Amino acid sequence: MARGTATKKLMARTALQLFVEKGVRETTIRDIAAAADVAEGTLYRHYASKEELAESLFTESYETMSGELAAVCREAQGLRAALDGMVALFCRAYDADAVLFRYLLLSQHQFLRQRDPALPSPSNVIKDAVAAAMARGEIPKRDLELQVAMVMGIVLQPAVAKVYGRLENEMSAYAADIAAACWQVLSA
Amino acid sequence: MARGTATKKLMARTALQLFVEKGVRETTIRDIAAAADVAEGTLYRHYASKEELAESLFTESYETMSGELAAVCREAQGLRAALDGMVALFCRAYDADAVLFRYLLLSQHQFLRQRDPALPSPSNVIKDAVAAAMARGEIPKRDLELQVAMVMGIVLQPAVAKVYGRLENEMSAYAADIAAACWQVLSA
Amino acid sequence: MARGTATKKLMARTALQLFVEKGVRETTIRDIAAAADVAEGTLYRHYASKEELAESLFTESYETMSGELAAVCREAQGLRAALDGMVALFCRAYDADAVLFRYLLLSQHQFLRQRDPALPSPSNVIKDAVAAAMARGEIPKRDLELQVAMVMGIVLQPAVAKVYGRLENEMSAYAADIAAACWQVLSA
Amino acid sequence: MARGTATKKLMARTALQLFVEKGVRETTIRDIAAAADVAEGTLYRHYASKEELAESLFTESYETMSGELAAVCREAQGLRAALDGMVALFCRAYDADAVLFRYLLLSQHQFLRQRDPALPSPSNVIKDAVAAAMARGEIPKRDLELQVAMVMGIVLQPAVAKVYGRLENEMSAYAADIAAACWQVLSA
DNA sequence: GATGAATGAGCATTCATTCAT
DNA sequence: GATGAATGAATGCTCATTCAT
Repeated sequence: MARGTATKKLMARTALQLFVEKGVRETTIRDIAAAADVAEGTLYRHYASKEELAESLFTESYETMSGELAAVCREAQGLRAALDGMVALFCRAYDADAVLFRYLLLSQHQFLRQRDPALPSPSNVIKDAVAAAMARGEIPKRDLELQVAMVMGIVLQPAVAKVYGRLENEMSAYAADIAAACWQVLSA
Repeated sequence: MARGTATKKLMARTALQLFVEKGVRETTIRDIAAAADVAEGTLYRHYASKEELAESLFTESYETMSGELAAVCREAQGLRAALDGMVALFCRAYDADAVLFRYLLLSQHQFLRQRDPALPSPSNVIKDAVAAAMARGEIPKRDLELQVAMVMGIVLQPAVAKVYGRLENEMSAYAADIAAACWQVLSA
Repeated sequence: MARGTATKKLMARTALQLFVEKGVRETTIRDIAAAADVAEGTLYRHYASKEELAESLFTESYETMSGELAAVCREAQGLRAALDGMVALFCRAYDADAVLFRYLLLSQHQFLRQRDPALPSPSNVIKDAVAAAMARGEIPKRDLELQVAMVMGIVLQPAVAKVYGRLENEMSAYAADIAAACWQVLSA
Repeated sequence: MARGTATKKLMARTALQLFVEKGVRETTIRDIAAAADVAEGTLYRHYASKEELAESLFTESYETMSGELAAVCREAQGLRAALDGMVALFCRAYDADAVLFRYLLLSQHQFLRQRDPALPSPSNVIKDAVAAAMARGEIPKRDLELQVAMVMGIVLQPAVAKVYGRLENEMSAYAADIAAACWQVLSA
């Protein structure tokens, strides 16, 4: 039990590292097994396939993040506060597990392509928050999807820059500026 | 020979379509050859490998775009005008060849990972333009890399939203709003 | 595991047969797998490539033979006895495994080409024995390399004739005559 | 005409070089065409296939050599003189075109395997000469095939040693010693 | 649960050969 | 005769997956 869980976690973590380093398709079961020092067949005790492992790695974190962002929104008073909270949460999450974030950022299109757009997602959380703020007059009414996309870009692209080594500080150091930029774009 | 050039273009275009539809790794040489109605071996007369084809498809467009953005910058008077011009160019390019843009957007991390960051890139063009504007006092001095990342996000993420079908109009319809948002973030 | 070893031996032996029958390049992995009744991929669990299999088949026997010839030399009193022993050993080895010898004889140049001449080889064993005999006055001093080459020829070419079916008896039946011829050439 | 012949000779010679350097199977039509600076298709104006080229290269020289050896035998008075003449011819031929000889020596088994043993060959020439000498009592009667094989070995193996760089002088420098060794073995 | 040898469909790539120019 | 782009069957090799131990 405890052992099985430990093995599963070990394999998941090892796979994550390799997926980030070389890409999902470029990482073989053999690579993962060798790096985790388990047998090749062991992976199939815990996951139906490599693809399932890769997807669960993505989806679990993606949905956790969505849920936490939603919680922040629910508790915040107004869009400005919600943005502050969400950006701070996002940046803290990045700093806490950069490897996982690299994976989420760099492989997102691989998994999002086939994901139902109505399912929970950071994008939908922000869309709801922005739509509500427009509805109650906190910000001007504009093309909702465009505004959401730009705000997403303001948050995600610095994270990408961080992945590529173009930003030197922790993400949290940029949280205030990022949130401010989001607010400017939405409130102008 | 004329046939050679035509065949090469046909294969490149066909491959691009398939790469966008299914991903590079998921697209086989047989797929490309069958779709282009040429023999499998023909691809190797024009490209050393599937990987080289995929990379040349990315790199050529990426560098063309970088060059065109740089030209717009050179001719524009001030950062505000440069932003207007670059965003307009970007949006027009998207509308002119959506398939190519899907490819550039969705596969960028696969190729950027191994690309020398000093080489020409849209990111570097914008960085130079923003740095110059800071230097001449057109915009306030802030963390250069962060500002560049946020501006990149404001432009790229709507394009991603367009790829996923969340934006309904042509990209060019959003150009003015996107450029305005960039300016707000940089000038605030 | 026992199965692994057995499978490896089976594949090696099967490959040897086919290499002798059709040549290394003309024998495909599929040929070997089919003849050994294993899957194609199985070969790669035991050998890195077809080329490595072909080379290990050659090199292992070549070095074993070199070692055994050296042992015979060490124990023999004088060159004449050493020649008798070595030729007898060589002929017995041929008779014991004609297929293996065909392989060694017919494919030698393919592998010797890239082999360090200083490494153990039948040629070097004979060279040392002949040089020692010259040094102690057992045989007249002549061009060492030429004498060695002629002796090698006297031994090898009958084996080649046997491969081509021009000699009818077992190689061992010719051992005494072959050794005598070697001695004549060296001692004259 | 003259041009066609020149092209054919150029391709044949270029192919020979490459066959010796890398082996027949390892040399592609493309290699040959590139090295000879002609188009790939041109080879097929002169030879039905790469295999035919390789075989004609071997067979023509092999039969020429057989004919010349036979002529030497015919004109020589007795086996001893015949041996002297044949070895001298062989060594001169080696020195005159080492590349061709490398090819003959190293690829012989590839072509001899499927060659009718009754066809003209150096081996048959020597066999006839030795048999005649035994018949007229010039040398003792022994196992004909064995004697022929040993003599062939005495001649061929020094050539092989020369190919591998173990003999430093021209082959002709060894001719007398080689012929003497042959005579010793046959006459003892 | 864990192992790892065996599987075999599938893939990228090669290359002798053809043929329209 | 010469060209070289195009062909496509054939090959070596990979790797996710299975299963007997």
